Amino acid sequence: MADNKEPSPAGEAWGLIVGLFFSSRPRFFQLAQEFDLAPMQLRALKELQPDREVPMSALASVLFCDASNVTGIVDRLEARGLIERRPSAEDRRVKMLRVTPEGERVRAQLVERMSEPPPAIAALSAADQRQLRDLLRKAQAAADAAAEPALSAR
Amino acid sequence: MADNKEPSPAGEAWGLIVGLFFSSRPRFFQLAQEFDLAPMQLRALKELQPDREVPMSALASVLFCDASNVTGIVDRLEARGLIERRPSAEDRRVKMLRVTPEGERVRAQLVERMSEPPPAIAALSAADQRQLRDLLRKAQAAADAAAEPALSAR
DNA sequence: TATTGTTATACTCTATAACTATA
DNA sequence: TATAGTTATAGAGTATAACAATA
Repeated sequence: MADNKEPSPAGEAWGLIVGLFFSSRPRFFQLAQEFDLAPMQLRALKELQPDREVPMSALASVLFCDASNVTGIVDRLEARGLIERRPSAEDRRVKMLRVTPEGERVRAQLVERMSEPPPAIAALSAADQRQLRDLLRKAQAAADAAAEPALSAR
Repeated sequence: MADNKEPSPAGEAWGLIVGLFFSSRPRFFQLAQEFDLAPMQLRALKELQPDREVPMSALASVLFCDASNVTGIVDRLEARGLIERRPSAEDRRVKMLRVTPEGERVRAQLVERMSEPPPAIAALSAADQRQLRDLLRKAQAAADAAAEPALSAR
């Protein structure tokens, strides 16, 4: 299953993360089925904070996909009554997205279920779990620090 | 962007892993585009060891998807001349998959590129990278240990 | 002119169900 | 009867390009 190469620690760690993610795919698909929502609809609903409105473009940004794509995803969530489009007050080209009360209810369950760690992580000792979390926090902080100057520079 | 909840270390670690994975999505799609292969084709080619033949069902298993799905993915890879189907000697229902020399060439580049860690991990110190790798190895070992008895028990 | 979101188009991924050929 | 793979079908995700409304 593994290649006969000697990867760097970072490379191996990344490989393990990818493997961890993919092995949890069936669980994710099953979750989507339970909620009767397609995978990307699940993720979109998770990203939308119940207490604030965001433009479609912001959703496209956090989902890392094209705006034309978001139109369809939002269409389906809106047809289900979980979110709604509202015209923006400042810019009439923009449409703001808002989670409906029903959507808020579904989303709460969803977020709860999606945050359950997979068996591999759950099996670690409490000390190892904290250490893993701390390292990942550090990694994210490093990535954020590297990304922000580029944004504020333009 | 974050919910106002206090997740467990394991839950937070899992959330960070998912975030890490999704933020590397554009990189992955760009890679697929460079190789002119669709995402799942990329993953399938990566999973197929150049030096051994595996049945279609084994590929379906590692990709965590349905056999009917694999038919299409294999069709497209075979049309590109990267892999080929061969009849199994033992069971004539089974078709074995084999990477072609051209596929082997492409796959080597692919594996090289896919194992490059994302910026967040690359930014960690060497010591932190090793620690992260060790924790993830431990997690995987724990998951494997938990999974195997269940298989041998039935 | 530039930007936001939509529509049209085309391709891939996804599963279910029905099918063929083997076992 | 059961299994490996295919085909048919239908829905969803994906990007590109052309478009309308607005800035």
